[in-house]
Amino acid sequence: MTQGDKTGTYDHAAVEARWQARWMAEKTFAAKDDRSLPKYYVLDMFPYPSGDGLHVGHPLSYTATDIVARFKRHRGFNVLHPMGWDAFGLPAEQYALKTGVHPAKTTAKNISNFRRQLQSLGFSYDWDREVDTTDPSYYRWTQWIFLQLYERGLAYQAEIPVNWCPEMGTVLANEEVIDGKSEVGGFPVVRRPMKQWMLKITAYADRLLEDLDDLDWPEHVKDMQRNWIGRSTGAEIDFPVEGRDDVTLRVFTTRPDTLFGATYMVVAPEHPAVDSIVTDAQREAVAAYREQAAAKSDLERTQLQREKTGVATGAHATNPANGERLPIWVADYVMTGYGTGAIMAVPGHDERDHEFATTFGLPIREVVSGGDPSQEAWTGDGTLVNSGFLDGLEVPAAKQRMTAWLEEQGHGVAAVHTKLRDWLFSRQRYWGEPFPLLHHDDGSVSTVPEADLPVRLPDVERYQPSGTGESPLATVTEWVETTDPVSGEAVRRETHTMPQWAGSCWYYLRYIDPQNEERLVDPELEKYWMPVDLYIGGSEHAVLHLLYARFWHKVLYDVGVVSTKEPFRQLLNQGMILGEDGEKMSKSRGNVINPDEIVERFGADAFRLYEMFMGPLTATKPWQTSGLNGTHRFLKRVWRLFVDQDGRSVVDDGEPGDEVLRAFHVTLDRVTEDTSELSFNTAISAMMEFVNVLTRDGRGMPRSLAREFLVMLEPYAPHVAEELNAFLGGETLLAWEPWPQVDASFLEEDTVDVPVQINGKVRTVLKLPAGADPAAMEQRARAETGIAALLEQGEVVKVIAVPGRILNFVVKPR
RNA sequence: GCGAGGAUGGCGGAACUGGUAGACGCGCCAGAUUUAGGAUCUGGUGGGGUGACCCGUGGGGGUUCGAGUCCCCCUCCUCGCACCA
Repeated sequence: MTQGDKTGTYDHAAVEARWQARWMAEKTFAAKDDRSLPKYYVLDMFPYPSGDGLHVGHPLSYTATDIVARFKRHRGFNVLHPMGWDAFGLPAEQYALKTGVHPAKTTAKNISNFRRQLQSLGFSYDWDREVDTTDPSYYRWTQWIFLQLYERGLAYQAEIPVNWCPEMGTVLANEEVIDGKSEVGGFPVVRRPMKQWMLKITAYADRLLEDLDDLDWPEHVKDMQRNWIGRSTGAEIDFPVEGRDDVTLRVFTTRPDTLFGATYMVVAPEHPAVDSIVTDAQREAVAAYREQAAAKSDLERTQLQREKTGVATGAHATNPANGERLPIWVADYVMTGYGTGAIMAVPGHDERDHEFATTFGLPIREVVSGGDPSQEAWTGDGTLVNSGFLDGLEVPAAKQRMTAWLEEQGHGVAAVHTKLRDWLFSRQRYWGEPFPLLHHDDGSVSTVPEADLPVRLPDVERYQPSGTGESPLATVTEWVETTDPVSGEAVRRETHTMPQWAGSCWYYLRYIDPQNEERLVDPELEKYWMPVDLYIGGSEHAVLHLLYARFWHKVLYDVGVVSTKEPFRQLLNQGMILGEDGEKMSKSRGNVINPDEIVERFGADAFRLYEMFMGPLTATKPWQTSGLNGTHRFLKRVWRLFVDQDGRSVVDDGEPGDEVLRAFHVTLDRVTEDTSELSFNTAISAMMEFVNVLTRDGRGMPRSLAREFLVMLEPYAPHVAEELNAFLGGETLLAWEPWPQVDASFLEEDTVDVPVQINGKVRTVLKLPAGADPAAMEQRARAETGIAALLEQGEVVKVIAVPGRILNFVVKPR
């Protein structure tokens, strides 16, 4: 409301444009260099700049972090609040395949649209720190990190069966395959062996697991990561195969204590020993079964087919504990990828084995008391029976005892296995980071020297995958064929590219020092800013992104680049916003809300307030455009407390009354606490109540409270707050104003409302002095005619009086 | 099947360590004002009786003077994992 406005109407478009321009021009939200200040690093999961632009889910978490960033500035913190682009990825490449437009062009266009949209919402990012994972000055360091991994032996090539998607002409990570189909596009995926780059994340499994304990993360996210890592302790046990001195069957079990209960063995259909141990009589049946299993898709094997199938090999193994003969079966309920691909079956104490034994009439033996194994497997604890030297021990002791015995006798070892597999790190795509690797004629691989980074992505004519599994890069001869700067030999570049996860694994570090050309990040700056204090993003990243980023962070910790073991101190997942119909928003359903339209109609401040007011940040909740009326109305009411319809000030110069002062300090107290606890919906409702009090009061905003009120409002509705502050004559921005102090003397009420109950039912409410003791309370209540009459009807057997809270008469009828 | 989280008015949601259930907002109803503005203001709005009475936080038990909150059993919903030995 700088001078010249004709009316006092709240014109959100003009107000918001004005302050956004000023923040940009003055670099208001640049993080400061002053390292004597306490720091706060608040991070959003940076978006993939898709062609669709922002959806309303983005501003949900971005507004939350923005409120925190602004709040922390008021609280005296040096705040780092950056934004960037996770811009490598399939959609741009797929668009290029269709149209021939270079992904870099599409990406640049999408980024500027995203940037415009984010800026229109007034987020207080430090735009000088913007990063873009597809920028060579950024992916230079992604490549550099890969070199560190490579040099530490954490990157290796392997010929392994991979998820080959014929439709897309590429290989997918396990995580990108859902029910046998590609996560993007839903195309069928088959298994096929191929030479791939792998990262040895399994070497960090224990640290990734242990360090979870100290993180301020939602328990369910930690649990998901624990599950994903899937660490099991137990033993590997060798079973000699009867009549075959050259073959032993090694199994992994978490229940070595039940070894005496093993009644048969099972190997996976793909197990390498099958061919050599199968008897002639069974050879044909086993071959048929294996063929059948191979033909089944993952979907059939895991989902559709629950009933157990299998076939005997005819071979037998010997139980090392008691010398019993155990038939060896082939069955697809044992998987080749976990443990050793072979198990000892203990149907008495394992549900799957029990089901299998029942189906095929195999013996079931009880070795742990507590259940009835003839009916169902007993998997609980108990005392060992029928188990020789283990008899009488409890399960945990028996596990130890058996493992020790196996080791003494040379029949086995204690062992730990994880579900976590090494990370398939190469993609046969164009739009990704090239590997800084050179292939020599002799088959050896060397690295591109650090000084020669980045290895730039060359321009190509065609983006089509070759269909053979090679990347489109393989066709760019003048790029592929190069000279090794070290040996001078003619070499070929690696043509695979890195997965999209690569760039997002470390971007939070680059924000700290985005222009540094000498280092990934300056060590002093890293020490100051890390760890990230608050990280908010979608729960779809609860496992993969967060696990990969933690892995790289730990490697960088070992390399000495970072000073913290963990990157993200506090994590939060925002909930999903559903469409107005209560269904997930999707183009096909036509229930998608476009943020641009909302901003145009109601303004960014009303939009921000609405998204925060919908409910708890972490809850899933449906969108309701009519709800914007509420927050928009609230802002108009705030406006009216300062400005009348003709643009004249209605700010009240008189002393505010006690009631207004009390209301203000109660509000400030609640907003301070709720904002600290990220309970934004209740903070907003507190401010609404206060504004309602003043509106009813009808005298305008008291001048003595005006600026403090605006500081309190600023994190939530920054444009309106700054505008009204300027209207008051404020020359300096609110952005760095200190947070107002709560005057606690106003929080204490002289009188309190105390409900009076008879047998737990409220009969009246008394206004009592705040300090009234139980006797005084009772006396006052008995003086009430209504109460006295009710008490007459029976005998008072007990009086519960909690000062300031409740008074309850327990009355026994006569 | 396993793990985690939920269930409160027509709707989104409040409710601190058990202490007046339904704050705040949407929507709706009535009125005022101005009138063509996606306005504003005031009052009302859980259900039933329609006077100060009863019933109400998914269902059933329990603990307690008192339960949305604590305990036990059950139903349903959401998310994740899914034959991991």
